[in-house]
Amino acid sequence: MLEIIYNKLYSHFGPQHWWPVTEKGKLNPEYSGGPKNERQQLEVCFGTILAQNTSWKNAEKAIVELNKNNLINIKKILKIKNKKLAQIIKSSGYYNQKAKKLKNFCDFLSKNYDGKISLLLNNNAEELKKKLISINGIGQETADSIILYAAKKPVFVVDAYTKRILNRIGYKETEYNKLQTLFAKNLPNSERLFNEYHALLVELGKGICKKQPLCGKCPVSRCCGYYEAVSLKRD
DNA sequence: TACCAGGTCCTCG
DNA sequence: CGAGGACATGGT
Repeated sequence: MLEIIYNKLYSHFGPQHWWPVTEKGKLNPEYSGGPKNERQQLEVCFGTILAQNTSWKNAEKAIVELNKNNLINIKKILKIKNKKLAQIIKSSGYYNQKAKKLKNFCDFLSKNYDGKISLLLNNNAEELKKKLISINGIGQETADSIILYAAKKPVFVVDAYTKRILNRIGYKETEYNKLQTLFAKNLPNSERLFNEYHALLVELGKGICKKQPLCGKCPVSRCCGYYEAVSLKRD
């Protein structure tokens, strides 16, 4: 079932190109096959924090500002004043909190991995998650996003869209781990697949399976309990 | 104008 | 545990 849904979503929306990173000499993140060096890995991690409960557009603006100030850099983040950092990432919302979160993350890397993010990301997925969760400001979703999109290890990222979509389709479960297990048990353990699938669910949730769903436009309405219920009611 | 966006932490029962 | 509030900008 989950594979069928994936195929329908992919046919409908096409590849989503996550996660965009900034190439050398540029300011804007673009898709280029994911992070390829330490600076880009760090940028993805910053991006996951900046995008918390915020549109990617707003997070992206903050990344451009960080790039302008050469701040995708652990030592420089630790050196800059909170207030100044907060102003630089202002567009991402919750900027005071997020400034602290970026610092917490960099502080952790500096103290435990000699400031080398690749050493952190080299941990196996399970260890990596424990360590990431221990950092204040990084919760389950952000941790899994880092594991999937920065470390490129196969874990399924569950977000608000995933919950809403799965609940409507008929899987009445809201607990993060239960939902994650559902995907893990019913799909091949593939980083590429999990990358694309999560991105597709975001696209579906953002444009169609909204709070007020547009079932008429939905590519997976034929698999959906919610849509069935609505149809029965109408007929 | 109000609502929502690629959440997390803290506090309180 | 789980609910509820705080955090905050920018787009529709």
